[in-house]
Amino acid sequence: MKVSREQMKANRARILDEAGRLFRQHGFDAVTVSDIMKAAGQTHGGFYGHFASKDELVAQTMIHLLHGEGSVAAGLEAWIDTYLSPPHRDAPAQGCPTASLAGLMRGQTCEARAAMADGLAAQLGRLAAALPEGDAVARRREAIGTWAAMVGAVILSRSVDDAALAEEVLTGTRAWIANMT
Amino acid sequence: MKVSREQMKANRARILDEAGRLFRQHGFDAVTVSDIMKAAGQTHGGFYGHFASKDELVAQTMIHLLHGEGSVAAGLEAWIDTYLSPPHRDAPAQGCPTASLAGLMRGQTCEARAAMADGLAAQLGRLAAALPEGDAVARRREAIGTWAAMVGAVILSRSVDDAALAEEVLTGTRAWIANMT
DNA sequence: TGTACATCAGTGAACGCGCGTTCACTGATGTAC
DNA sequence: TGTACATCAGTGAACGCGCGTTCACTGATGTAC
Repeated sequence: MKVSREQMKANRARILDEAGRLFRQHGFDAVTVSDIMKAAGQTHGGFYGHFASKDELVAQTMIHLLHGEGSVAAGLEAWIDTYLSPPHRDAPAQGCPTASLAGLMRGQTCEARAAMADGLAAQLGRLAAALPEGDAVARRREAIGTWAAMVGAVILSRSVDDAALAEEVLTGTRAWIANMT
Repeated sequence: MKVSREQMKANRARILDEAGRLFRQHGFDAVTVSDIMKAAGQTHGGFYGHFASKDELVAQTMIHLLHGEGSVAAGLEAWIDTYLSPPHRDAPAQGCPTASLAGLMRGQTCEARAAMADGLAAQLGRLAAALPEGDAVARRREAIGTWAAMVGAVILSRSVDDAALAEEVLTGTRAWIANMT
């Protein structure tokens, strides 16, 4: 049954939202087109009215996720502390797309990898702008090192089956970054 | 046709070697049991004489890879520079298993995640021991922050389709770490 | 404004494919005498 | 040491399953008059 153009746009947006959530939680391969369409309240056949393939959905989801990525609005230190916290580590579905998906970009399409590049460039720009001191070169360098450590710490923390070690990686990285700035 | 016990051990070791290489290059899901057995010079049916399942192979491969992980023998600075270099970024199949596989551990078995935890603990111990100065607490913290930044930088560098940005992430992280120590 | 009808978003059964896994078979190994 | 035979590592066809994708169909939408 046909739906209104407005409803169709809303349905497409819903698919992207649910894909963003499920891909962050389980990864691209572990989530099927049917899973996403079911989560979006539709049947799997309708998917191809919105996207040409699952690969195209992956690329569009990357753009969708990285476009809405968090600014450092609440203040730099508070933002870093929230990022390197157990709640963020334990909620990948609502968390930073880079921490969830950067490790899965090899073997993805050029479009998806290009979206990741745009997102990374934008994030480094935001972070460098939020840093309190130093000239442009030093701030850029600090933004890169800090962001690499933050993303690396969350990925490592999520990768192990040892709560104490996972906790220590977050705390240690937080302390080390604080020590640098 | 039956082979000697010695040959069978060698065949099993070959499977683990090839699995380690292929998993690091393409990820767990993108490599099939047949791919691995073909690379190891055997047919796929023989796989189950060595391992109960693909999941068990993943866990055994993690143990195999992380057990042989590099010491910081050549000197700390040289080791960090090699790690954060384009050749290492471009050769995941022979490179650091943590950088290739940490982002893929969610959804893996407890055994595989436990192997990752052991490998991470050992690596942090080696790195802390190799650091030149500071008390035990400061060295531990520095080891964690440095390792998170190194792993994060290689993952980010591999995730983007933009050679200049990928290069800058490595260079920036190298400079940032050197600035800290 | 009201009616007739072409359009097309969504449905759900069906398709081909490749995956992980099984199994009857083969023939070299290694043990018993 | 030499022979007879039970063992069992590796082979490759076959299995069931779930995936991404297709397609004939449905019925609400939105346009032409």
